[in-house]
Amino acid sequence: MKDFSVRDQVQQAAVELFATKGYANTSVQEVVEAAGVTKGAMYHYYRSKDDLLFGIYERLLTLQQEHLDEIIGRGMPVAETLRAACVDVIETSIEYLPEGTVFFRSMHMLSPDRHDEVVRRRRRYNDDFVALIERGQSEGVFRTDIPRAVLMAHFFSDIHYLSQWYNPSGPESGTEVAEQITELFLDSLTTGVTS
Amino acid sequence: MKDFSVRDQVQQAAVELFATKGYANTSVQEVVEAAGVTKGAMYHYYRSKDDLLFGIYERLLTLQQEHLDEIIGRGMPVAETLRAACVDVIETSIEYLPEGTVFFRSMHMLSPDRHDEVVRRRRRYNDDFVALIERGQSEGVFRTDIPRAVLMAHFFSDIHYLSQWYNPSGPESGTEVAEQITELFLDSLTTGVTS
DNA sequence: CGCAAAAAACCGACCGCTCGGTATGTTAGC
DNA sequence: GCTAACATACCGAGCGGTCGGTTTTTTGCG
Repeated sequence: MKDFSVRDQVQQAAVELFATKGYANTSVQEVVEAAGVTKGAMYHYYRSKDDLLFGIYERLLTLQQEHLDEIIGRGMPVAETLRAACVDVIETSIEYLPEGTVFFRSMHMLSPDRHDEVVRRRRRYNDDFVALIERGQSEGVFRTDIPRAVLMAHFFSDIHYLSQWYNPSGPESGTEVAEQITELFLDSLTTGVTS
Repeated sequence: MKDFSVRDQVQQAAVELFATKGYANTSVQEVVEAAGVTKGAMYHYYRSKDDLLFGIYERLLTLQQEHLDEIIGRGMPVAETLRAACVDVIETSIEYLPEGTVFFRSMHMLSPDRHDEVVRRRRRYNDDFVALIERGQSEGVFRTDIPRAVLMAHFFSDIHYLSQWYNPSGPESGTEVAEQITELFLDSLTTGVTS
């Protein structure tokens, strides 16, 4: 019976270390020691340190895009869809808080092509969200006096910032915070709209 | 007539390079070449690469704290004070966009004591803002159904995120964006409050 | 099943190189 | 001639990555 795959052990240790010490300040040696394996073993599964880093991005990008696709696929009214999407992405980001820290802090450490792929996939995710806002605007439920880019940035900024302030062992659960932030965003998004 | 001080030239080049390539990926050699000086000159003015980085933090922290103190010192009504403070910090952050990029991305590259000082001073800045919200709540002009920590994070996230999306050569001026974001924040902050 | 051959997993000493930092000049103004 | 302001040559720690080899697991065949 297989314990835990070396691949996963290494990635887990890497996420933890990269999040606390930073990618550049973490040597491959430290990662493999934390994972309880050797350098040889790690380089058997990963071609480079960069590979290891990209794996973290890959995982988060795939997960969140899948979630978003599923929520949009439900075919609910646009306001409910957006609310569900917002709550979900915040909850997920809290669940993967160390990954988020690395994600937003270490993008420029990726090799150029990897970096481009992350930007591409992130943009697609962003565009899917913007499309929701656009729909809501044309249906008259969201305000139109502020550029969509600003509205979108206003929300994504919350995701970005989560790993900087949220404390999982604090008094508030992830779900609570997710709903509070979503509430704030939707309140500002619907201000001035006559219902 | 003194051209531009070597100190400033070096810091300027450093900010630019740290923002685009990242602190860890920028060698001291590259910095001094971009600044048009030599390594010897740089190490005459800075004790270490860390010193150079800290200088960027020092500058931004001092500037923003001074601005905030000044605005609070005007003694306006709390809602107006908060609005002015929000607009100002966004405008300033846009003016110092590369500094902001470095600020939020490279904090963990600072030496532990420097890191602690930045956290300390940042916390003071944060607390000054929270005090404004608290005042507004006790005066009944801001909502009280969401924890202050969440409200505050919701705004600071916008500052954080600015360098990730705002394009100074785009169609919107810094002031416009500053007012739009502030509007969104204040709208969400005053939702549900009977005026 | 038995067992050898092949493949996958893993080890760890080692290497080339980069980079922050220093030591030792050299120049110019007072 | 003394100090501040640089320039140049150099150092060595630490890093990512490699590579020859060993152990463990899987496969194939009688």
